[in-house]
Amino acid sequence: MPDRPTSRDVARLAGVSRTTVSLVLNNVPDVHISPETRQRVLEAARQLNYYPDASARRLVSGKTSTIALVWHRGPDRTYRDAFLPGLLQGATRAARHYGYYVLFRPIEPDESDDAWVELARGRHTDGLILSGPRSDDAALLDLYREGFPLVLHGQLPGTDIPAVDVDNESGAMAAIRHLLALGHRRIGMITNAPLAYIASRQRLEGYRRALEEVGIPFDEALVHCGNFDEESGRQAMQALLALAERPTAVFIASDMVAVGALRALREHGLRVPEDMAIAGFDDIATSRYLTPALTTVHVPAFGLGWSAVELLIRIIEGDAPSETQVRLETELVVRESCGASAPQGKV
Amino acid sequence: MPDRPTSRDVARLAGVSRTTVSLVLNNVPDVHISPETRQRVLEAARQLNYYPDASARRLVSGKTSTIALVWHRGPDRTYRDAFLPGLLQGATRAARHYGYYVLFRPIEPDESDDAWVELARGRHTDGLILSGPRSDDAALLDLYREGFPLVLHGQLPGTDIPAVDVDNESGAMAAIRHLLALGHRRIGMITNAPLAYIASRQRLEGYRRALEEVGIPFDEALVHCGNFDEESGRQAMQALLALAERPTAVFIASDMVAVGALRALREHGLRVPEDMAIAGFDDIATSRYLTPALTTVHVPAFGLGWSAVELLIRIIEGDAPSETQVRLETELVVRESCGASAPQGKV
DNA sequence: CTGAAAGCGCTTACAG
DNA sequence: CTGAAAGCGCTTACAG
Repeated sequence: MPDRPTSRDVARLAGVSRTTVSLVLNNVPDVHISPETRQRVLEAARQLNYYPDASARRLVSGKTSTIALVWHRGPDRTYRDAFLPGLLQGATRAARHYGYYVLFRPIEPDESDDAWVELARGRHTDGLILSGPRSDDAALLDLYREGFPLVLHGQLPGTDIPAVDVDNESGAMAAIRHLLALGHRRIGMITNAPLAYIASRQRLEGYRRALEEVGIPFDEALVHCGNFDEESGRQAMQALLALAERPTAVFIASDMVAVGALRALREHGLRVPEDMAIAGFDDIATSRYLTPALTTVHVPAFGLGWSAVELLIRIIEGDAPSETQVRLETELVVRESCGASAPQGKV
Repeated sequence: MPDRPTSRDVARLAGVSRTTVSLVLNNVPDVHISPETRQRVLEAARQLNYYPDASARRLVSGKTSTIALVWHRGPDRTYRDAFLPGLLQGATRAARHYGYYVLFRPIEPDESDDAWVELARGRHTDGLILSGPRSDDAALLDLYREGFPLVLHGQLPGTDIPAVDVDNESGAMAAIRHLLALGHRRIGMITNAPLAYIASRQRLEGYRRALEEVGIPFDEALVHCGNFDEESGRQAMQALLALAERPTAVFIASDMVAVGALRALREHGLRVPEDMAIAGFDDIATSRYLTPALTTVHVPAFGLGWSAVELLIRIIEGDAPSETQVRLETELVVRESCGASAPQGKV
């Protein structure tokens, strides 16, 4: 690269001081500079193709205008990847809207859980979003207590760290109500993951409450745990099929797990939805292309990304809302796997 | 945030100069510092929880240790999003390996095509990867000529800008050879996109060459253009089915387009692979879950991300290889849609 | 082996 | 309305 022009060069060419160059280029309000001078500066900058050096600006302003999106994957990698494009799009769009850049930082399995703290401590970013927080992360709590701007994607029970998540419980309830409306009374459930995960517990709670609403007692024999992947869904469904009194419908709190469950059903020669109705959760890209197309609870990935960034930036800029626990609503997407006629033929 | 410690604080606590602090913390080679001093500095830094300020470091070193991944989406958004997780993972992993951060910057439809140049001109990054370059991008050529480190994901005909892409032609040939090996002689093709796109032309060329190898003349009646999405695949397949002499197999150079083509086939009551063999290209996440599971050409998204970043960093660090045009090999994934028995029952 | 000083390229009080 | 000067927090020749 040839020598870059500096503000000094622009000042020289325009015949003004560096102060004036800075004032003009940053459009500092409440400072009157003659239109001619302003024009001369702008012209000089254009002519030299001058762009202020970001590093110098960061240093002097104390702002990086950057946020980091830390992507902490667990054993549930596949599952989460499905939301990455949408989440990132929402996050980057909001960031741009507010004038920030986005640093993307996945934490790989071979790294320590708090490998991301140096981003904060080293002032690489003004704040960060942690997707997939671990409850035993001491570094996270330290940082939060010190006042470093932080937003979680996903919840951490027992803390009041700002967090954005989906309303898992009401999402699950919507799926169960749909099944109930179609006449099912014996409804099984396969969770998305072990109950150590808060989302799993919440989805299970939604299932329980929706049944309770219509007076159906909770029967734990009808509930099996999935573990993020297909194979876990296949096994859980096999267990359900081994029951003396089979359910007529199963709510599976993860589309990926549902894929495996559908396979188990096929292996048993059962048809969906005729012999068994199936509802999923997540609405991953694949769900609409399954046979039958999967009725599922849509998770607004874009909205999660947008909301997390918006909340974070408000915190960074000292404009934090009083309520920092954001829960986004899901939406039931009716397709074929429950036997309801879809609103449109094309899904 | 409370006051951050600076190198001055560490120096004071350790009883040395800031120079020494810097030397120790950066592990500068060929400078001998007594083990005791070194120890004292390290201890002081640990005690104060000191991390050097990234902005100051960037300014003084002239390095940001950051690369940008610019994601230029076109009308082919859906198609490209499918590769984003893998590409990003490869890119971030390579970046971390070499000690760089990754800034993710999608260019949205409402932005100008060269909205990303300020990242380079303003020294926000040491170099960048442009995914989905436009051939009419003057700013890109300027930057390249000025020597700014740049790597393209995808090709730009007529330039020698370093670029990483998949070998489209050989990928297409592999699909066609597979179809030929299964006995098909009348093989149609639906392109992934209009032929203005270089990848479309290359995949078409692979189709043509593979047929030529076995002496089958090219018949343009058998070729229709897709346009990234399902609907285009549906229409193209309808056109193919309207032919007096139908093909017995169709190579569809995009899985997303293939999804639409499969629908058209279903609508016509044709079975795959019995009545028509289908091979795709891309191996998007959905392909293995289609009915029938799609035989397709796998694009190594992770490898593309890794290679692009590795090449870029070598260029940044003045260690550019002589060959800066990287073509990654694809791999044919045999599943059910061509009627070949899959290597394993589980795909 | 270690320290005092300059400087990276900006922005921002503070004078005029 | 505009300019000279200080300073952001580091690193790195350059002296000792």
